[in-house]
Formats: sequence, C-alpha cells, structure tokens
Amino acid sequence: MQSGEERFDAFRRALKEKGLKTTSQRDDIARTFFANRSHLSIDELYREVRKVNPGVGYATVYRTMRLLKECEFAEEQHFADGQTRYENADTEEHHDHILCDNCGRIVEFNDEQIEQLQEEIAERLGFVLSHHRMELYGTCSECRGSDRSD
Amino acid sequence: MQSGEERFDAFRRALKEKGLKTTSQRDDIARTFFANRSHLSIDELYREVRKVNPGVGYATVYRTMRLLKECEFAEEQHFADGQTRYENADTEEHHDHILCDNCGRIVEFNDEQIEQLQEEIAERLGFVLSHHRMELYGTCSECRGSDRSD
DNA sequence: ATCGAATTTGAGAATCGTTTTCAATTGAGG
DNA sequence: CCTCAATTGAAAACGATTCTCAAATTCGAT
Repeated sequence: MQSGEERFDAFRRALKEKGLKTTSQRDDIARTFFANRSHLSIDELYREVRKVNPGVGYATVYRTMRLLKECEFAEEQHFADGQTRYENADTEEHHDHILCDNCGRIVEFNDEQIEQLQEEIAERLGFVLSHHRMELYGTCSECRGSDRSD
Repeated sequence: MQSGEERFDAFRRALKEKGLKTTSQRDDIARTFFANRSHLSIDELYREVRKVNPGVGYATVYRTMRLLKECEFAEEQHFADGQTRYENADTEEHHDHILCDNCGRIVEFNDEQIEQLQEEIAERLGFVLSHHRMELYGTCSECRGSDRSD
C-alpha cells in the first residue's frame, strides 16, 4: 500500500497521460482526499479543501472526484443517507460495509463465504454477476454503551 | 397471500383507523399499485394511474405511496438507478434482489445462510444489526442469449 | 521567458427526483 | 345537507449534482 504522497504523484502522472492539466485546485483536492479518512462526502471534502485553498468551488470538487474515480484512485459509495462518499481505492481488494445507524461509523469487512454464496445464487438464477452491493446497518458497540470496543 | 382487492380493502380500513379519508385518488393509486407488478417507480405508477384517472397529480402519488408504506402495504427500494421503487409488502418474508444490468429485470431471492453469516459478521464487529441491503447485479440468461430461461 | 491554443475554473443557472406550500376542493360525521 | 378538517393539484422549494460560459490558467512550442 502506497503513501498518500505516492498516490498523489501517481494521480498527477495519470492526468498527464490523459493529456489533462495539473492545477493547484486538483492538487489540493487530491491531496486532501489522500490525506483524510475514507468515506468523506463531497461536502466534507469541500470544507476540508477550503481550509487550505478557500477559493475552490463546489463544481471543481465534483469534477476532480470524478477524475479520481475514473483514474481508479477513488471509489464511489452510495449509502442510505443519500450523499455520495468516496473511499480510497488502494490495491485493497473488495470489501463491504457495516454502518452505525446512530453515529454513522463505517467499518469495512470482507467475507469470502458470502461472496461465494452470492456467486452460487446468481448462477442458480441464471445471472452472471458483475458486481454487488451489500451494506449492513445496526448499532455499534460504542453507541450501545457496551464494553466491546470494536 | 391476499388478492389485490383484499389488500385494497385492507388499506381503506387502515386509513379509516388512522382517521384519514378515503378519496378517489387514493383508491385509484392503491388499486393501481396492487394490480401491477412489483418494483414500479413513482413515475411508472403515475403514468399507470393517469390511464384511469387523468387528473391525479404527481404529489398525490408520492403522498399515497408514502401512506401505503407507512401502513406497511408497500416497501420502498432504492436501487442503483436512483429512482424509488415500491414492492408489494405481502406477508412475504424478507428477501434480497438480483438485477439485470441490461434489461433491468429484478428477481427476488432469499438465502438463509447469507442472513446467518451477516449476523455473525455484525456480531464479530460489535454491531447489533437492524437491517441490511444486498443487491446483486449482473446479466440475466435472456440477455446473454443463453438457453437457460431463468 | 513568452505566446497562444486548449483546458480548467468559479459562479450561478439548470436538472432530477422529491417534498412543501397554499388556495381551492372534497369527504364524512353530526 | 353543513361544516370543517383533510386532501388535492400546481407550482415553488429543495438538496444533490451537473452544466454553461466568460475569465483565468496551464504548458508545449517558440
């Protein structure tokens, strides 16, 4: 797994390869994205970026996140709150999410057995799977005041 | 499982119990909903209803579908196309969906083993599950021109 | 360094699905 | 039937996202 700065450089190179320009806005947005935790919404990203470059517009954040997605540095997620969120698309493999109804915490997990079963179900129904979405919702231990800390 | 007409009557009774009025619009929308296949979008419902009662407004369809949902006759689904769709919430138990990327066909399925695994994962991560969303996407046999018909 | 063409930007308008507002209409209990 | 609260349709408002366009910026060729 690369560092934020490495990925940032890789993004700039990817832009160049596509014949696109590197701009201070793109730099600031990408750096902000790579430096922060995953699953930030556009609005959260926008606020973060503006701490560093107050002139950046909403549209540019949208546009740059789309670029990051197209270059496969970011992955788009649509959870139940209706806001698009982006996660770092490292070399990490596929995972699903479990979200806390109360505090919004998002935890990633992967379960080979479920993946396997999904393939089987698809096959049984005559489908060839392209992708899937699985989100679990519930209350995390912290919000329940339980002692289990994660 | 009740017939459309039975469910329609049950809905009217539910309205009465809530102190709400039965109107020709609500009747037409509910009947249309019960008579059609599941997973229609608001827009599709709207067009259907207007075949029978051209005066019905968009807002009323939204409002009535919300009522049907609140009375638990309809269940709301948000698939990847960004349109809210409603399915008949019979006495049927929980199920998930698999959707064809190509023709949009939606097939319901249920898999106890996956449900079980989801509970286990949640527990392992310290969550108490409230609900989940699982959608599989792929290409159905018809769209692949395969001989397997479902 | 400088030019110039092509790209990118920010602001605001536009869009899409959905909800709200509000004046006019309607249902249903008295 | 009357009354009055509930309901309606049309249009405005909404929130997230995309587009438009004139002004600003990038960068390869000079």
